[in-house]
Amino acid sequence: MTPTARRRLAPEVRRRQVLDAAIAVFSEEGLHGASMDAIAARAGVSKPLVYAHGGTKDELFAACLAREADRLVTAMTTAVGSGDPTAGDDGEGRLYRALRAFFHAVTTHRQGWTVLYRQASTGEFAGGVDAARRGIVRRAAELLAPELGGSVEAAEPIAHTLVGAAEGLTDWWLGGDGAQRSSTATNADHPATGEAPADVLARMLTAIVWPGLDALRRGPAM
Amino acid sequence: MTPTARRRLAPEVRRRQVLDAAIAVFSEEGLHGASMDAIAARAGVSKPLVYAHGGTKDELFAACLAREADRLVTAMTTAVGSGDPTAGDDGEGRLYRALRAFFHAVTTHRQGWTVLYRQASTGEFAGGVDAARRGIVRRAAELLAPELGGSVEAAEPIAHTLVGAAEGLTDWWLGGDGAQRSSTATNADHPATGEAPADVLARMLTAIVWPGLDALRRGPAM
DNA sequence: CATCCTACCTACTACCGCGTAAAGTAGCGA
DNA sequence: TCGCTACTTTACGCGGTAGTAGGTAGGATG
Repeated sequence: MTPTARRRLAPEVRRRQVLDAAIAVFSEEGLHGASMDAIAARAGVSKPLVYAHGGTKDELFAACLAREADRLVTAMTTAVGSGDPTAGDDGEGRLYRALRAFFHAVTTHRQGWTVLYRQASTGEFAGGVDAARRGIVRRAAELLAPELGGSVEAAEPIAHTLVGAAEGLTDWWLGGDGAQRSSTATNADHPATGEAPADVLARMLTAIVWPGLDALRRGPAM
Repeated sequence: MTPTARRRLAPEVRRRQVLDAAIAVFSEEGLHGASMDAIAARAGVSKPLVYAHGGTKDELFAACLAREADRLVTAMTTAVGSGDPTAGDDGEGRLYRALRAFFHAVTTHRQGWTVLYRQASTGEFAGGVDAARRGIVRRAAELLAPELGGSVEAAEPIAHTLVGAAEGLTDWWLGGDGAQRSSTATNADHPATGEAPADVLARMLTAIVWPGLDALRRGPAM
């Protein structure tokens, strides 16, 4: 279909195409399940081109990882940094905005999300996935630390917990784990509340964790 | 080491050996990274024997999955079911006991945990991993539903969130994602409080989420 | 219109790991 | 002591995939 091939494009454009295709295939098939042929086919391009622009399979995966992780971290950072009139500027408001940015990024770029988090983090690429994840958690800890009135190290377990909770809620929203579901219609079509999913999810998670975090902030002793 | 081979064992015992070895290797190398030869070597047994007792690689992995998932669910169910004198029997107490059981199971059988959760959940085996995970979340939802005074379906997103939070906290405790860490000693040796890790972790997570859950219970309207 | 650069493709090789077959060896009950 | 069978060693077929060698053609430039 669409014999886009044999059309000479600027390297920069092609590279972006290849990266997009790689993210798509990696998110569907996993790191090992995805073949370079499949990525090439998805990009409408031959395999050597994939190697020319993406390098080795591992390098290509690392590039995907880096791009998506950067997208997420950037989105959250700017969301927290900029005051938002629709939400207060206290701790709860900041938490809400950060979570909303997270859920927005994830629900609109679910392929990237899948690549980042639902891949084999064991084996050769543990370092890569782990590094990306660690960056996000680190960011969360930095945002949380002043809120809790402690050091960044002290905030780390809470940051891990929060990120994990957000992952879990995201999994629920995206429906299972992205695979086919057979049982009752558990999800996929959530009641349309006429509200953006990111707002709904962020409100849910804020409601669950904020009271506890607030209590921790007031009485950090134990 | 320990040339256990050439020792005729009851099929049932051998099967257990093979399963143990498979879980160990799968947890270290991942589903694709683990080779049947490696599993055979780990079990101190020849390859054909692995096939005799464990079947195909996929079947073997499914068996590992089932065993570990069952172990977790059983531990949590019994922990919640039996009243515990050291903790109240109200909602908070039940939550605490369930979490403690979860963390206890996970910290004492971290290989099984790794197999269950930190593997490629995409691709051909999404169904298997997803099913195991879903069972656990389902259990959590069933335990939460009466607490929140709603249906099991209504409790599902919260169950997902809780399970995700527990996963995140576990990742922090186990240090990174199980891979080698190079930077500063972020973890691995947490301050020994003279308390079981499961208790510490369960108390942390309870403190974070219980206030919010309690509030949801009192005012489930939005 | 001729030329050259290079983006791009077809076709191939090398390799790895699953799964099995064949033939022999040794534990253990009768 | 006999024999059953759990087990081992060795070897191989086969499917699939990472990565490459060398040929082809688009398109900017003179």
